[in-house]
Amino acid sequence: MSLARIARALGVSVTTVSRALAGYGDVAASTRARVLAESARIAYHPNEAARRLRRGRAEAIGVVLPSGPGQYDDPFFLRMLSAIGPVLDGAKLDLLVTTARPGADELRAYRHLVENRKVDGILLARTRRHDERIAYLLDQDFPFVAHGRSEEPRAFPYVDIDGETACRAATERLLAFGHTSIAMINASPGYMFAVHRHAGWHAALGAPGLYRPALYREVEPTEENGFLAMKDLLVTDAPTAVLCATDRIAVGAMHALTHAGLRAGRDVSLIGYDDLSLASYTDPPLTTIAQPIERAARRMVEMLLARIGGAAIAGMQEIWPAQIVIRQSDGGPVPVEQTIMLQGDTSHETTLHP
Amino acid sequence: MSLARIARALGVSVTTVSRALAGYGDVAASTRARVLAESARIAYHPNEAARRLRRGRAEAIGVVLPSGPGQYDDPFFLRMLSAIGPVLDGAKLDLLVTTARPGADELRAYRHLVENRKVDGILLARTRRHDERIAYLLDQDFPFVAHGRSEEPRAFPYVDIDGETACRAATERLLAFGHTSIAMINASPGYMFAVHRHAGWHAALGAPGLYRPALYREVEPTEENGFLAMKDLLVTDAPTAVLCATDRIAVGAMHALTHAGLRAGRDVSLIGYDDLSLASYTDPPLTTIAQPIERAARRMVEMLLARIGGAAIAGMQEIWPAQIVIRQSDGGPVPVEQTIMLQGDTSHETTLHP
DNA sequence: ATTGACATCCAAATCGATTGGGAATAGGCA
DNA sequence: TGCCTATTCCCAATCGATTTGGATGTCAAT
Repeated sequence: MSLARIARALGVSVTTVSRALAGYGDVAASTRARVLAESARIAYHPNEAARRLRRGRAEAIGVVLPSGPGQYDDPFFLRMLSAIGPVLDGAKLDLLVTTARPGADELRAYRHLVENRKVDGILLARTRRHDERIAYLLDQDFPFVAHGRSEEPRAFPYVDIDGETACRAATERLLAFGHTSIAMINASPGYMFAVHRHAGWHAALGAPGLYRPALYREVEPTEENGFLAMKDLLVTDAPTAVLCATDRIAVGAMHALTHAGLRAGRDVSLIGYDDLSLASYTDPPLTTIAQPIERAARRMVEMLLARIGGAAIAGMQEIWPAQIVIRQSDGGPVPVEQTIMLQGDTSHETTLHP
Repeated sequence: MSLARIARALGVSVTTVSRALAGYGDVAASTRARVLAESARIAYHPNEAARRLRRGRAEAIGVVLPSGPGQYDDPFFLRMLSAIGPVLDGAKLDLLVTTARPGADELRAYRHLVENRKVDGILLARTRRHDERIAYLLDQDFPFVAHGRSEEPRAFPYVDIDGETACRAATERLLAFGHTSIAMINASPGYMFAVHRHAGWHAALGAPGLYRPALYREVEPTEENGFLAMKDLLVTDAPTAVLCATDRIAVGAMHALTHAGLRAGRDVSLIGYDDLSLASYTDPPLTTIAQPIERAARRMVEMLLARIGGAAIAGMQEIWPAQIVIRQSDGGPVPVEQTIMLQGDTSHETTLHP
């Protein structure tokens, strides 16, 4: 009861009020002024439900957060949500957040959003090689944009970070230091990001013929698993350098080195991935790979809005470069002179892609 | 066009279909069966917008995430969102997430949710001493539940964790080790949690007459600020123990100790707060205080649902105990024998409250 | 045959905003 | 005065679910 209330107060029809507020040229200037005044006076706000019903749109987009143990400390989704907030505000769209444990619940959460038309589009992250969510959304012809590629044969819109090139460059950096035994502790290859990071490591080692399967580990990416995998690597293969698929793995791995009386950056080189804020404050500070998550997330929203507006998928596939952030957890296989950083934030960054 | 579609297919009225699906006793069993069959056949899902319009409720609750630099790595909100997801599903409520930088934007975000009736209730965290959000929501008589208390004179519903008792106990633990110079690096006292944590530290030091203002620092709770504050403390007062208001501060402080050639737990005792997953993997592992965020968040939703349902505020104020998690970053002011932990997760926990 | 009880069913109004298709009024011009 | 065109308004339908207040029909008791 609100357009109606203004209409009654002014003795005009609801239609006129609506058109006055919507800016049609159909209303006398004096009438429009009266409507605007009254609407300001009573602090009129259109009823969202009515507008949505009429327009047949939800005026919202959805994100499904993976929940469950071990997922909390990953700031990825928080960074993504923070970045898209202002963009969505600008487009007058709401953000609907659901949670689901990967697995059983998950697809149900997506179906729920789609079937009940809760949202007009979906942002999807942490893509997998065989991603049933992507298949489902494509089947339904429902607008969505993914963060990450997939092995789904049909084309779909995504923004991805080139983890393969980043990990190849990081591995080549270790090779340049003179390392010949470079291990990798990766996340489960069910995730596409893990597939790409592995590919980069593998490609870099392949050329000089230094690849050995025994140097490779796959774990759920937590500190504890990084710790356990590193301990295991130390007793089995004693690599002189280790590429970790995430910073959390790297933190665990560094802890394992410390326990073994070794020091990262001197005895064993360590490179992480994510550039968590704590990476500057490990001991030694962690050399790692940084991703432009915020910019990617904003671009994803742009694409999604275009898709909702009916734009074609063609061309909506972008792969962006990552950056290596050099700190002190890597170096030559023999002790090298280390410059002491007085502050954690004085790291210098090197762009992998021009 | 959907109840209508079923009605047409079956040759009954929309009313009857609605009542059959809603479970009224007003429909013949055979009719109900036919309706259910048809509704299943076409995968009927009620139109949310129509239902909301009719019911006059948004069927959603809101959370405003603080965005901006330095906020990302705080898993608090992620843990909260993950925990409330299932509860909201059960209540068939959506979760609307907005972001706003604390300050100018923030109140606008809350007004937006309230004025446009985007949500039926709000969860609010990180309360402040003078919290305009709380004042506004009380003014509007809008249902909300806070995580944390405030100095707002009017009563409002909250669940809080007793940081004061936890910090007093932690400080007393340091006193029991024999420390006489116990500093605190706190967050800004604009936040209520910082006020309470300070009160606990202050109370514990007051009894033995060991409180000195020079031992106290206030910073925005990031690793960098912890690092800087610790460096400063070392040159000015050289405390033998430091209570940090957050684990991120503690990580920075530990880094400063390392840079000064000191070791936490041996030369200087360090206690954090939050029990981030990485706290087990610092060197040495961090003694810290853990909060039952998930349970608190679920309780907050319960309260909010009750408020939305019209329940009174009276009695909706709960303060829950925290737990100290003992690891290896604290100990006596002189070197003590340390047991070596082989795994980071073998910490033992002690409940502060029975 | 009348009445009452009960079981089924439905027309129409309602929520609030939007919009296509006119209708009414005023002014201009012959 | 009569006709035409612009300008300004508004009626009524629409989106889809819900709900009020009956309407209809059946059967048994009186």
